Amino acid sequence: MTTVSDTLTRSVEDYLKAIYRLSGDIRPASTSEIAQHLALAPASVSGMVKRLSEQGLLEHERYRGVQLTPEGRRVALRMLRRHRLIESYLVAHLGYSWDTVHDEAERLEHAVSDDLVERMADALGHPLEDPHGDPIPSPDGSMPETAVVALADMEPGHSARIHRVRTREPEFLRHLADLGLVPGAHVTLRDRRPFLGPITLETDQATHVVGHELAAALLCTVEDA
Amino acid sequence: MTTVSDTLTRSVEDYLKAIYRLSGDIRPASTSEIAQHLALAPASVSGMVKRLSEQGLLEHERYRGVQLTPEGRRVALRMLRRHRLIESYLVAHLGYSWDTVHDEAERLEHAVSDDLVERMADALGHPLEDPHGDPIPSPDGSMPETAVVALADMEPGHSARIHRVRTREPEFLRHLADLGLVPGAHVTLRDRRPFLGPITLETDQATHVVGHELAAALLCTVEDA
DNA sequence: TTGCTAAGTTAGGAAAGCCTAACTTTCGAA
DNA sequence: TTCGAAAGTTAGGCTTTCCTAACTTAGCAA
Repeated sequence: MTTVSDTLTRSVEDYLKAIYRLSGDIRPASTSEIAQHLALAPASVSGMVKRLSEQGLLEHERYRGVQLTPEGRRVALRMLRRHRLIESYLVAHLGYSWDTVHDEAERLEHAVSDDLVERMADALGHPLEDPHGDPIPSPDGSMPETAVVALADMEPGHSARIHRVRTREPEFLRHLADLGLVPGAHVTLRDRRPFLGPITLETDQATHVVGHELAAALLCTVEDA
Repeated sequence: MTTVSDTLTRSVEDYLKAIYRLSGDIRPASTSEIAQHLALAPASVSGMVKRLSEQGLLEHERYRGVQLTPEGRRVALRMLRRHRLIESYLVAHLGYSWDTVHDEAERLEHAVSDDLVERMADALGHPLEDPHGDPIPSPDGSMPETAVVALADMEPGHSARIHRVRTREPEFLRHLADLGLVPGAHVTLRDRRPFLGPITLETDQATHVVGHELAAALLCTVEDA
């Protein structure tokens, strides 16, 4: 049995993954969004979108944006599974830190076989999330999504556990790790200044005053009122 | 500092690696050999050879074949190091068998970073040879070559240790493993029939009669007369 | 020495992916 | 309601890497 995914190029895989991240199963993704995400000219995206629509991987309404077809979504989720398992493996077995795995995984995800990905999953004990807390799609394409709230949107006095961080920037990730703000960490919101002002939070180790942007990148599961 | 190797494509890396394997530092490699090795048309090779010569990676004498420049050799050895360390890692840490690692490594060698390769080398304890007994070039490009003789060229009565196997065919490799004919195994040549006839050999476990071609693929270090 | 064959090269072309420049559509503000 | 900016598309071009077909060279055999 031959599926579309046997013959996809690196570029195509990147387009589909980008569109999945941007449209998130709901709204369509715009040409310029995709171009920005992939650092390409919008004209290049128009051309590729046309090809991928003809191949049945995308639904395209002219001047209105694109959405993935079920086949396109399958490919995107497969890439996401690869990416996140590779990141997990590099951190768990090859001593990478969470701020350096992204670029490596970005290249490897196009080169590994399904077999290798599953062997890595075995070696890891089939984790549900990667080191950043991002959910790892299962081989059949289901995603274990957890209901989360940005720390920046919580009310002072409430406690939560950090579940996921919304950044890939190495500097930012290193800073978060320095403060102990990693998935699994327990935090209590102490104070939140208005107009996106500084936020005071308390971990099990220390109290920190952080910027709003930082707190917005921390997605948490609320623990108590 | 920027070196040529930062901007090489998959294709270029494959050409240089193929030329290294074919010309082996000594004689030039011919266009048709390279074409055959890479499964390409000779005309395609002519074109690429021209480009790589202009880039200073190859020395080309028209109608006479090509040889690597020092820079080209550096790249080829880097790819060989990657390939063999990846194979070693997959076997040692991810449960691959020696007959299935080649294709996986063939893709991964173009995608891994130098950093990842060195981490794999660390995890493996810096092996000198891969699972097939092929020497792993050091990062600076030196090769730990061992003097070997094909089992098929040895005289009956002599003993040897298998050091290296000269095949990548999965079927062939599985057969060798079934017979216990793997690097490190001890064998004694009992009989050798003329005209490339069958060869009788004895391992520590059993006696086998094998074809000449098989014995020619087993490169050994002689142990005693 | 000639002349044939095998090997190598050149010419011309296709597909993938990218670009810039020019044109078209959408949509909100006046 | 119109009209202009922003977004999207088309046209045309470039590079890489491959192909086939046609031509050239090398080298051996008669």
